[in-house]
Amino acid sequence: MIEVNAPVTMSDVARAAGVSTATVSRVVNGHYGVSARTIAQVRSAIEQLGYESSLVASSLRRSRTNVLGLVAHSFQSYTAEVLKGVMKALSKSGFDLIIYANSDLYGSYSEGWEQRHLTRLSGTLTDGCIVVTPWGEVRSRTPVVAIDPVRGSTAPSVMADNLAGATTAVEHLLGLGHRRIGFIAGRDSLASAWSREEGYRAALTGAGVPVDPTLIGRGDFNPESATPLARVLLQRPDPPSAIFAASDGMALKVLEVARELGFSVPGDLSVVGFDNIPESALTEPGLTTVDQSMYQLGYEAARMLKSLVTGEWDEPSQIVLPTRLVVRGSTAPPTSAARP
Amino acid sequence: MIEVNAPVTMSDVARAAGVSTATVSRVVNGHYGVSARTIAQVRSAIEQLGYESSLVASSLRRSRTNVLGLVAHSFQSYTAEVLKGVMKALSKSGFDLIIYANSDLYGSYSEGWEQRHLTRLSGTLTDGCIVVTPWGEVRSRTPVVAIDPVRGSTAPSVMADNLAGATTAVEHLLGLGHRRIGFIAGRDSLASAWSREEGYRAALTGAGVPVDPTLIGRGDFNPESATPLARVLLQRPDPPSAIFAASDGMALKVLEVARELGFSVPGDLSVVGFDNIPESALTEPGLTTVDQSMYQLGYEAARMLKSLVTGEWDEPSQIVLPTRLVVRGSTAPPTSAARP
DNA sequence: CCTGGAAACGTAACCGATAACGATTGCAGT
DNA sequence: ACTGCAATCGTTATCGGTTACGTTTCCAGG
Repeated sequence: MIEVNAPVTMSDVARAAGVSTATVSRVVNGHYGVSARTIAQVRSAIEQLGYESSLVASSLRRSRTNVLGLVAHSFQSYTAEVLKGVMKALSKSGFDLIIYANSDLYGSYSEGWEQRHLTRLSGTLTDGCIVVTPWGEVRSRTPVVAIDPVRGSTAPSVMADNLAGATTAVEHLLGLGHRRIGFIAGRDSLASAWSREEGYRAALTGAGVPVDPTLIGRGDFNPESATPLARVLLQRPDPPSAIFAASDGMALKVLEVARELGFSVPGDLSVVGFDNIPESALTEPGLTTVDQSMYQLGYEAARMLKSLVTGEWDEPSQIVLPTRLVVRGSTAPPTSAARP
Repeated sequence: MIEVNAPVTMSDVARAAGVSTATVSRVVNGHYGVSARTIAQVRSAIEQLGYESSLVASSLRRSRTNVLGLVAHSFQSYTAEVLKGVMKALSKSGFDLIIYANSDLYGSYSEGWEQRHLTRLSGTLTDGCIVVTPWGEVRSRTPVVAIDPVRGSTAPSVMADNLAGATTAVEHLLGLGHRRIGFIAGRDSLASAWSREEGYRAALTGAGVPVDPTLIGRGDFNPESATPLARVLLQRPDPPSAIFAASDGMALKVLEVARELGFSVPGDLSVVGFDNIPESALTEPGLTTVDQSMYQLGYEAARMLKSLVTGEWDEPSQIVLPTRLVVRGSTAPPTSAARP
């Protein structure tokens, strides 16, 4: 039942207990300088009135709130997995978590969202923030850890070993016999997108296969961005026999387009993704992909942020986590029929 | 790069523009009574200083914040799926979302968490809240929608048709020929747990199979709670030939225990869950379960909350969504060998 | 020239909680 | 009895932004 009763404030408690708000504050925060008898009175008043301190009011005044923040521009599987890791790291740590997600009012990928959210939160709702896939460098009064940071950033961050992961993925395709391998890139400003493209190029070059720029499509990690790119690649007279997409979300769209255009996977086309989001295992065939343990990314980011906030600072400021190739049904040797 | 520069406040802007903070506030909020020239000055000062209004400060004074809240006591797959639906419903709605999750400081299932969080947020950070699987009725100044509410609640809520879903699940097992069917119940206080147990009983009774109380284990939806219960059921001299768990999380634990004790699934034991979390499709064999579209639950809850907050109120206050049986590999007809 | 009233803007009182500070009291030491 | 210190508690400024209200400015109408 929703009782729209007036909120109980600290002064209500103070009045009920016959003390000042300052004393109530001291009791609530366990500070020094209150007699046992007064503490009991205040406690009982709090109990009776059902008082809970206002996060808003206290964080305006206080410097430390014991709340960490996470800002994300959207909420996809990727973010959800990261969150699980963050929650795990924060469990029983004494830190609560506030996730701030906007409603895409300015379009789904509007530049600078993280800065807006961050300044809105950091004065002073949170003691520190995790930013997932930012658009640029951010400034903040409180510590910030980036997950999948922008290229060239030297700020604290956690990311996967994207170069090695992408290289392995493409080597897997090369090992199956593919030579014409398309690539759908991620958002250019992110270090991950850059490294994954580097891995693609490195693997091809390492195998003596020239890089064909016309086989590279420029996406932005947004699944929808891959659809037209995949269509272009597959409608060529000489389509590639395999496509490596820089994220699973985009790879799933490639599968969609392939089906739509009558390509059988993996018969006519092999597809590899990157991320290993849960959905990748559910498609038919399952998506071969590079696992980057988004859970782990979240876990490490939260750990790092905690140590930054508490001032322990005993870790490197940039963590790189290993990746792992997960081979499923979407990759197979090329059939000669599919190649011109 | 993290620049630990002092935050830009409204009075900084006011000073720079040569006006009072009141005027700045009027400009920021688009209120009436500011000359075009002054507006331009203030806008330029805001631009130059990179000012962003503080969510904390403004929500302390203002009644409306255009931010909705979601409180959850933990962050599992279930919550993640719900969140996706919530975000979808809120996209481009003008409402931002704050998710508040605690760090389990008081143990993973401490009563009253949602009330604590709610009062902390609702005075007055958020315009309304969604509470996922609450422990009890809550009171709040602002509207509250419960996802999977407590038993007997008449407050606004969204839930699956748990009775029909559970009935279908058990009828599926009965149809395969099972007669000794174990049940692992969910947290008693939730309507969903109650209805799922009712469905279990109804299906058995409907098929003329007496309900054996010793085949019912009392879990709490927490996956870990199922492990000892499954062990008890399966170590009996006369173990059931099938187990229906009230949630996928618990069902997966049943699979774990079964493997550990040497039961082959579905040969010696059939297992059915409820929820259809992503992991259920990934196990070997896949888990037969009842899909309740947690995405849809979140979506509808957010839609309802929006209409409550804006005062439209054109929907029923309790929504029940249909369920769907998803048959995978974990169920099969019982083998006579497994039955005493 | 005077008046009325609207427009434009500043002042100050909030919102709820915190903390610096001062005042008062109790008590041990001398 | 006097001093010093610590314990206890109230007063008040403060955080950043919002808003009721008061003040000033300016112009049209008389």
